Amino acid sequence: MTTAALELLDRVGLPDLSMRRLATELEVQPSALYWHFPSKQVLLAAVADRILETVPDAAADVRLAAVAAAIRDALLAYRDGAEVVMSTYAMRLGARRAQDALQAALGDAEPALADAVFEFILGHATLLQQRMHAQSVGAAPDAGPDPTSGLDEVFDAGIRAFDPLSAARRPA
Amino acid sequence: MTTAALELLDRVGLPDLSMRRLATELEVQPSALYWHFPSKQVLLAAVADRILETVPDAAADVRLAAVAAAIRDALLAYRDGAEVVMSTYAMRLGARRAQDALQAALGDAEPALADAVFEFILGHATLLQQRMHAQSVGAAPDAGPDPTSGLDEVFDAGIRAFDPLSAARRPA
DNA sequence: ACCTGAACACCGTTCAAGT
DNA sequence: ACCTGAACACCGTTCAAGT
Repeated sequence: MTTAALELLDRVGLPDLSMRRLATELEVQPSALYWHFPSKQVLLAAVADRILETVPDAAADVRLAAVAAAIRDALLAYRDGAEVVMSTYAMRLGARRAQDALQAALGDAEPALADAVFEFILGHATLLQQRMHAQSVGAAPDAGPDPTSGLDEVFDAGIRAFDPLSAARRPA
Repeated sequence: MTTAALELLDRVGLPDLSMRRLATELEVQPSALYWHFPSKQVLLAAVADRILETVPDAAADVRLAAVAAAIRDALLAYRDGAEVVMSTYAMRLGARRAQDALQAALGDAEPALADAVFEFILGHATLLQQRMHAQSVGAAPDAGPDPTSGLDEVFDAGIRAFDPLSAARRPA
């Protein structure tokens, strides 16, 4: 059932992912969904876990850039994926794995940094998908030629700043 | 009218900020709002600009940490402020000012870095407000003692990583 | 110029009742 | 155990009509 929700999300986007529409998709009455999930929010949390499912488990010898890209790609693999993860982050059942993977890649750096990297990735992916949606709707007020150009540039610049191997960090 | 929306947002939160409720607040029929704004999304974009209004204009001699903190504080000043800015970022009328201020503080560093910092701040503030809301509702599944403890630690760690003055950057 | 009244096509959620 | 039917209290948006 989270599979159907995931597929519907990718097809219609988060604003149009309603319980009623999902029920129609499953050829069931809307109220039937509430036997399986207590609320839409819990349903979305399960969907968020599915989205982050593909990020590999924590490993010590992986570069930060690789882990960060894997998380970003997982978020971008479904329409509005980043926003779904973000909106259900409070009850992080599956976000922990992603953060553990980042922590492992950062090695002995302060733990707060892993959280900061995760927040950057989520912010980046959410804004990117936001722009994609805005462009598909049409109305670009000042009309930059391509909203997703410079995509990787910004992401790479961010990850480079976070990576302890790409710069000498100050001792204190 | 954006003032009333801003006040209502802060009182009831984004999920309960409806056009009908705002109309009631203004003692007007819901349809009256559509003479002033073509849609709820445009109304929210105007609210987002108001939220970022207080961040100071770009200045060359300001430390990154100061600008970043000013933007974060502006986002946190109203309930769900970060999410509002994020959801209307595509039509960035007021987000440009914030990004220009970051660019100025970063000096001659690559421009993509300013965007990355802004994305980090937005991600950080959104997740923080998400946790605040989840905690007020009650249900903390694994119950970390205080969801906002380590607030500044994560933020500071992120900004320190971005600040060219806090670490020697590699030449390439 | 600015607002009302009424309608249209939707929401999430609950709950008795069915099988 | 799993679903239906019907209801409750809402949404955003449009549009003729009023002043």
